[in-house]
Amino acid sequence: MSKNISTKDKILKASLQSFLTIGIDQTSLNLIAESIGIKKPSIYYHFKSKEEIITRCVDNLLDDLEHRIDLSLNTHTQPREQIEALYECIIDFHSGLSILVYDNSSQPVNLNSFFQRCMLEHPSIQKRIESYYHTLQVKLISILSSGQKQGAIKNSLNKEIVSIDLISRIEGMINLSALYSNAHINLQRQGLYETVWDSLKAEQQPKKKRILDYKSIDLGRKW
Amino acid sequence: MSKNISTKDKILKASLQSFLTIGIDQTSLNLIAESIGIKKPSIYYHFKSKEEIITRCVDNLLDDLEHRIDLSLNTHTQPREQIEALYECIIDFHSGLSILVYDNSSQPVNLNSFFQRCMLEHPSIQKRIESYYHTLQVKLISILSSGQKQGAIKNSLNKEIVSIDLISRIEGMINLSALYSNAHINLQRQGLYETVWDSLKAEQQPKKKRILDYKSIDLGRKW
DNA sequence: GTCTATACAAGGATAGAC
DNA sequence: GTCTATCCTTGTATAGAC
Repeated sequence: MSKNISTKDKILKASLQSFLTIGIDQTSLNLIAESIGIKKPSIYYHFKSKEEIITRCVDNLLDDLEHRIDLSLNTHTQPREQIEALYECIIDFHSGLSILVYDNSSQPVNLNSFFQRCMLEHPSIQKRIESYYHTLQVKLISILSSGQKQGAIKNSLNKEIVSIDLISRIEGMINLSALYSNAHINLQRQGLYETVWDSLKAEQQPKKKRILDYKSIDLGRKW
Repeated sequence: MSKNISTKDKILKASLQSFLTIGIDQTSLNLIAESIGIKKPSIYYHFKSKEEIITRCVDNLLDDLEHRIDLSLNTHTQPREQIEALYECIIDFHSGLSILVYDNSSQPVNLNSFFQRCMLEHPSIQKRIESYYHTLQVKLISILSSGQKQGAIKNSLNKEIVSIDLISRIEGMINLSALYSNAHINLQRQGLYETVWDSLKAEQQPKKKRILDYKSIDLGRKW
């Protein structure tokens, strides 16, 4: 059942794999076609242009990620848990992409460069990406707000600014791990989660360690 | 004097401008040539290939940035000052590139995507980028070490991990500002510097505000 | 739905005149 | 040092047969 995927989906999968590894511009339709055992013109039966493939890849990617984040946030109620769950969700998503693309999780995947390139393609893609970050920011602001009401999070912080900071911290980690061999998400995230929470928590909170029991991953892996 | 720049330098400048705005692959040698008023084959008198131009751009960029960081770090002795100076240096560098490329500083520039793309080009470029991050990490570890000796910085922290975190925080900020319109370096950095120092400082340190008197920048600017 | 054949444009790169 | 002319390759995309 799951083996019998449509040609259209095969094209999308192969495209995404190639886009994320060698980049959009180095990915020719010929390459995509060859990798799934068809000829180039067949692609045009399923998609009207390369741009349409790119658009569909971005949409699928972000729809999926947003959906997973929703599911994950709904299973937690405490602000610290929710923020860690959000981070884990984003990391897991990249880890999954890494496996999709390289068949193992030790090679890092960098979505930012892909998005950056996509934005040149068409204004609608730019809007979709902007909308993803906006959704993320809104979720974070809501977590921060309810955390403040519960007395778990500092009242003094600027939620607009802090929410952006929270996004940029996890993305910074992921990006750097794609550029610099000494940067490993898996080694960094424990410290990340602790310093993030230290900077958010209300002063009188008792210190707790490791709210989330996140999967332990062997250290050879980048994620 | 400064107006009479060589054709070789003109090519490099125009190339960098185009690489950083529309990307390496969208930048044809024809485009570069036209933008400085020469014909495409003339480029080949100065460079043997497009790849050589890319390599020179990356080298010049990173040599310049590393040099500025050295100069800036030498004018400070306190760990907090040094870390903020390093951050300011990186931000100023991007701001300068933004002006070079767009003639104003409100458009963000993202070096990471450029580097990411460059790394596909040639292993030597990858090594140069890796070397930049390594240099940065070594500098940060040295700052952290001397801060610990002075008693200004927590002894408990893992310098390898924290130095990576410090790099990824500033890069995360810069990257996000290129992808998401609500993210503005200029609005974020004050909070960044404070939470960074809060997470590093030894417990008994007296609280000081704003060690560095960084230039105030009007808020319409992205940097 | 997939193929062969082909149109058409654009890119990197070289030869050789001036 | 810069040009015109040209080569060769590769890319996106379409027409039309099977």
